[in-house]
Amino acid sequence: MSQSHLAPAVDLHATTVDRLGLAVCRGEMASGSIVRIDELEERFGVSRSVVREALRVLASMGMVASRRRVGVQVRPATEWNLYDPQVIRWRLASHGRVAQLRSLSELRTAVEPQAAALAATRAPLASASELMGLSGKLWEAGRSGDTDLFLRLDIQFHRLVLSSSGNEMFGMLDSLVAEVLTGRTHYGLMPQHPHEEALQMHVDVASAIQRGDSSDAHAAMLAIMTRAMTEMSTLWNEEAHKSAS
Amino acid sequence: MSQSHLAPAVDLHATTVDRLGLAVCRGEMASGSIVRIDELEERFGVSRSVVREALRVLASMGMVASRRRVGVQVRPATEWNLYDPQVIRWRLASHGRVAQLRSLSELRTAVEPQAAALAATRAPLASASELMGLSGKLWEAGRSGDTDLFLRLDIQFHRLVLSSSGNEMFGMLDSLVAEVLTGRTHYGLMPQHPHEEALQMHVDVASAIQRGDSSDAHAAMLAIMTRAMTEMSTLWNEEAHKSAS
DNA sequence: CTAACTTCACAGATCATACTTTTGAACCCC
DNA sequence: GGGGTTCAAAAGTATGATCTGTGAAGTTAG
Repeated sequence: MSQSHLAPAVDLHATTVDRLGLAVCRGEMASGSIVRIDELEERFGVSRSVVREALRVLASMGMVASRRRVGVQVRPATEWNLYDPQVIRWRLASHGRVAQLRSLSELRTAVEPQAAALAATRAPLASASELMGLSGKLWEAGRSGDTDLFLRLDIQFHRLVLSSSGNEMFGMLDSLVAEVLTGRTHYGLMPQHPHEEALQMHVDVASAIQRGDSSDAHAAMLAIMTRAMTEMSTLWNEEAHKSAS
Repeated sequence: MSQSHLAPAVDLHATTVDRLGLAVCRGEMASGSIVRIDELEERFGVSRSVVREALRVLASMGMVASRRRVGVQVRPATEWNLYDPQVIRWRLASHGRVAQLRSLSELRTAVEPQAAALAATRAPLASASELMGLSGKLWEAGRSGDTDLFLRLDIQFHRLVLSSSGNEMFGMLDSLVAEVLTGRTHYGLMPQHPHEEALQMHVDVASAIQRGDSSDAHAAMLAIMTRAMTEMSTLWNEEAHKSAS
């Protein structure tokens, strides 16, 4: 009955990777700056092994590099592997959230219409009809104003389109899409009641995929992306204002 | 003068990561199979530290997972981070090269036209004119039949379009594109003298970007992608034949 | 015989320490 | 001042010791 009384029994490695990665993304450890391993041991209160294993992981993400006799150097952001889910999460939890959200949205605009088009060719019948079902529920949630449910269904919908494309590279972007959808909802960029057209577009995508019409699927998904970009453009502009040089 | 006479002074960590990653990608360690750390120590002839640090890296790529009392388990390919440059390289060095090449090409088809469109809006003048220069050299190399030079210029061209898009996510895909271009050349999928139209399309992309015409840039790049996909389709078909179930 | 509970040993996780290797930088000599 | 030598700092590698979950075998109760 006593599996844990107080000690959270946290995973030291995972925790350390997370703290380090976040510190780097947040700029608490500036690009180019150098730290020694024993500093990090002390800073995080863990042993050398844990620090080293964490550093190896960060290094494989291109975030740090270590050289003998020198120490561990933080690498510039241009070297980071931005497609690593952890890196995405850290960056969304740092300043530059907005720029990140914009980049990710532009990527979605490129990828999702193409994924929809492929899905129209390759999606198994079961997936296609599940998509139809989801788009129906999505409509319902949109009309009733249940934003929480809407978000969950929206994520599920896009995830299914991506995986139905039959392309592993597209399918892998589901976590990225989930982050964007969650992010924009969290930033209050979604109206309480999504516009009727937006809801209709999801139905259109599902329907086009079901009847195997690549071209329509592509067009409908592109319309969704374009609308989403427009809705978020207010955010870009605000940001551009703030950092107007 | 004597920085190294014989000892390659290889990096044990990098070597071990590479050997392990390749072994997993090649299926030498089947998905779901389990190994103990001390087995790997012996197999690779390195110490626990090295094996553990390597495993942490592989784990962060989703390729393995380790559990107490059990060992290290190879995770299914669906969990791997396919956008990690190392994973891409390992997979291209394994069976499934062709499927990989196809996935990557589909991704290119989605991304590059969009990148070209953005570049038309955002590319600095210098980059645009450099693109024009590259497309000119590309034409020349194509006409003269210098496939090696052509490949290098082609990579440079597409890399510059991606980076000129001003989107960090697109820019990061340059290594991926380089792999595809190199791969298809290596597989003899490129004619000695690229078709005149293909060369012209590159000029069209550069020209559209220079005059800021997003729509034309998108269309021209899409045409390049479509043509490339067609040229490679023979490869897909061969493969489909071989593994016809 | 099944189900729940206990025990126990295994293998990873963490820590500590010793030793090796690279290499930046100080030092020295001409 | 240029070039070579020495030195020590810090990462890399190896290994033993200990801690901690946890699967499985063994045990008991129903």
